[in-house]
Amino acid sequence: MKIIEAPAGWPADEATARAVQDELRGKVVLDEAGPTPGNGVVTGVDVAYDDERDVVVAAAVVLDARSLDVVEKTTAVGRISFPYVPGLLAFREIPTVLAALESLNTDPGLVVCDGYGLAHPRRFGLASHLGVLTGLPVIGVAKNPFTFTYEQPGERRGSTAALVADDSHGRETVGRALRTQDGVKPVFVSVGHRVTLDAACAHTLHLSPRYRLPETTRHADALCRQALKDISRTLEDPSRKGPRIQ
DNA sequence: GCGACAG
DNA sequence: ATCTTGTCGC
Repeated sequence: MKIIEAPAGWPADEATARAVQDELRGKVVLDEAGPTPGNGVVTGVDVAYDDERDVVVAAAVVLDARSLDVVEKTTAVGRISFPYVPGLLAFREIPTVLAALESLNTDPGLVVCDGYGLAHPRRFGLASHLGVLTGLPVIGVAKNPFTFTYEQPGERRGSTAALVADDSHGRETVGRALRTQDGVKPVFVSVGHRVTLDAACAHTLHLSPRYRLPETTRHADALCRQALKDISRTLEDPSRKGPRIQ
């Protein structure tokens, strides 16, 4: 089992990481509509951590965009490459997420990740960072609010409300709170790279026919969590081979 | 200085 | 993110 390490030159402190974001922000492409919802494939990525063993597991799950059936899934194991700092999440998980995406045999199509893209203090969250590094269209679907204000969207599925940032970059709409099911807490959608906000919301809704979270993140979440359990067990007892039940 | 803050 | 039992509801 190969363990992904942070590449040479990976930021080691917060100031350097922020400088990297300021540098790469200019490479984000915002004038492309992106893939059409319901066509081709869409890939969900997510990670699970074992801080005790300094390990992060990333999962990438490719779904048929029409049927939402799983087409392919992969995982990658890495060393945690940065501490958790709000606004610098990408530096913690990107090396391992990239490894998982690169090990796919299928073209990922649109990538859906947990967290934010433009809705970020420097307008360069995980979804944008992943997009710039891979060149793929990426959107961010977060479960919790971050640094912006918003009104509560209507109670029905499909209702939205603007996420408004008011900071050093000015006052602007950076995403949308989107109700994916009647009466449930909204998810927070933002553009990552090469996708429009309208398209990002349309994809999110299409990917959430039954539950609050998109099927992409549900699959990716379940996969990386299971993989982390298996790997953590192996690391603590190398004599044991395959995964054990429970 | 204080509070808030994706995963 | 992760730690964790029961519990309310369809």
